[in-house]
Amino acid sequence: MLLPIHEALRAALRSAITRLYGIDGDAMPSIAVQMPPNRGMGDLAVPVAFELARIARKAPRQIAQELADDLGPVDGVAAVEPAPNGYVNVFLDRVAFLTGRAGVADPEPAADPNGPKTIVEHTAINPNKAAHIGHLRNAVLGDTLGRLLRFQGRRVEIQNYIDDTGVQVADMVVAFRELESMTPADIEARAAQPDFDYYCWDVYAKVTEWYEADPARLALRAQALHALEAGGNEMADTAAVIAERIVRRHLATMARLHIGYDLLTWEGDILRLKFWSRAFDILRDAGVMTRPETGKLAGCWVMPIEDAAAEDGENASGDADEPREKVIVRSDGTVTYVGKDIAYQFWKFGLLGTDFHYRRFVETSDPPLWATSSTPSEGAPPSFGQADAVYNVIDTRQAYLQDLLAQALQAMGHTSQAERSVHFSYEMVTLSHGAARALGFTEIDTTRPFVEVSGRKGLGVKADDLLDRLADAAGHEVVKRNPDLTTDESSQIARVIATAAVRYFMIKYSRGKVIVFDIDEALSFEGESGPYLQYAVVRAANIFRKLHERTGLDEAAVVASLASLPGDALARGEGDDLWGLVLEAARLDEVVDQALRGLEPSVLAKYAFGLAQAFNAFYHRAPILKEEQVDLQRWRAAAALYFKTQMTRTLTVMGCDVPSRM
RNA sequence: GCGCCCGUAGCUCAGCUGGACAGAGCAUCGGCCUUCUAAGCCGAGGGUCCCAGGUUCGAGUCCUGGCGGGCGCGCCA
Repeated sequence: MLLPIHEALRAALRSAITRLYGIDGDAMPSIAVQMPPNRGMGDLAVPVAFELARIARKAPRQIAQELADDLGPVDGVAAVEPAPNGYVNVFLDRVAFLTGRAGVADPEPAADPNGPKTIVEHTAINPNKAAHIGHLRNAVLGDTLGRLLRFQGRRVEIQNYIDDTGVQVADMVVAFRELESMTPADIEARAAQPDFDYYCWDVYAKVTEWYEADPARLALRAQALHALEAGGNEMADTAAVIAERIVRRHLATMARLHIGYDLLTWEGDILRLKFWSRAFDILRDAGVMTRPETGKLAGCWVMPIEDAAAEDGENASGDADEPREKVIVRSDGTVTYVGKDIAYQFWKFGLLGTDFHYRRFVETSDPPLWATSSTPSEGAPPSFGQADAVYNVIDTRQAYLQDLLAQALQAMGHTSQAERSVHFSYEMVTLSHGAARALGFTEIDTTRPFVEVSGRKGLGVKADDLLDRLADAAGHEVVKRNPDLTTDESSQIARVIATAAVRYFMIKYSRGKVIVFDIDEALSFEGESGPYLQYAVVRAANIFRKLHERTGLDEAAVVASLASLPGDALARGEGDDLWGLVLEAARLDEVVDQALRGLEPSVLAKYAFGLAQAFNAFYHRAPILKEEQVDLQRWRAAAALYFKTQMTRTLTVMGCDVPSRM
């Protein structure tokens, strides 16, 4: 854990800079702490002398020398040396560091139950069909973001928005009645089947084609949509059955990936509890929303928007200087999606002045899963909403709409909330031509670089299918290597591996990169993959298992023996290799910090891979069991132990477990 | 038309608030299992960091202008 050392070093450097050059306050340059290219040069490096060179009118080299001489003792630091080119290089106290940390769990700080709360909303899959790989990217990114925040001790509430009254569910109601000729009782019976989400996947594709064959049929969709929004009718009841059942299927799929939620927010409750009318009053009374008397938007309630991208393409040249407006309430009095979202966003920040009712959605889960409700709460729900910061995990195509949410907050004068209303965006998952072909789709436009996933067309890789294939492949490998395992054991391990494979695949790309999904690549357990990371930890664990079997020495005994050992194995020069692994393992807190500053979970994934690589190299170079020199053996074991602890924590932040064997 | 994102090795991608040598995985080729599990390790080849200017002691990284690709811009969600 390096951040405390970084801070101590910065503080010491700042006072040295003030002493030596009289620089203070705003004139103080920010002090970056980096890592030198190799351990021989040092463990930390500070390039601040380059910047000071201008102010102090001295050569960087000389400044670095003066800083190193003047610095004084810093906790955990053994030596400070100026580099010929001007860096200040810092060497940590290796023996003290490893002795103090091997075998120590370094537990994450517990969140202050009264501290500021961060809401992360993710997943939000339309409850009308099975989840696919595009949804997986959303859920894995969102879940990992939540874990990163919790690692830093932040109080986090995970919400999953359920659009149970939208077009997609309405389409299913239409499809079941018109195409499948099913009664409400038929639908209820079918929905009880475990494969209901897969069944809906196909029916949804069918109804899309059915609409296309005769656009007049879209009137039925509009009719169903109105019935859903109104509620209290047969179609709405049917929709509720479909949505609830599909949501439970989605929860099961996500549970396979260790993804869970604190609250399911149902759009139907937002409608029934009239959240929108509250938001409407607030926006209208503040004059943020107005109603033009003339023009093409006459009779609508509109909000001015700042984004030039909103301009209608057809008249772009005509009235470019006109203020742009977004329709929030249509001239027929119905509210748009944006309006409902504004109301929801206001509620998240505790700015709506009203609240949901709540019910337990899953009785047995831990932590408990709650859902919003329109009828008075049962049990004793915790306080939801009231957030200090909100992250909405939604793909980049919604950037414009998400920007409107912050604008609405800003327009109401909620400046700090607007700043903390973050669209955590990411690019979409698409299919390679080969993957689309493998799914049986023949009409592929090969002039385009990839094929877009489409739930409407039924074109996409289902999440459960991907997990099943990965678990099959992993199970095969596990059995090959561990023939003594029972079927239960090997399939349990296979599931753990499959989860890591999917999760790692979904966060290893930076958010802004389009993922072109290729099945062979996703099924690979070699190289930069989740299983590679797990394998490294399993190897480390095996060392300790065998060490205990052969010598009776356990982890605690190794740790206890360190204090009385000579530290030569860690000495500068010959110990650089061993120390390099320890230092890399120590970076986790710094890496988490970096991942959050950049809102970029892939930073954590890359670090995890590099750490596993470092251990695997160490594993081959530095044997432990057969090392006869006791001090060397123990220090190596201590390094392996620290690696095992840190890598396990890293995997936990990524939502992955470590298998008992592989 | 306007806005956002992407452009680094054959392919897929890293490169932290500008800073020590442009790296990894896959693929190709060559080594390493009577050894703590080869889901691994070691080595080799492979790059005008899209182009052109600019800022800077220093630019893959920042600015401007292009080029190529993707996505947005609705009284849909």
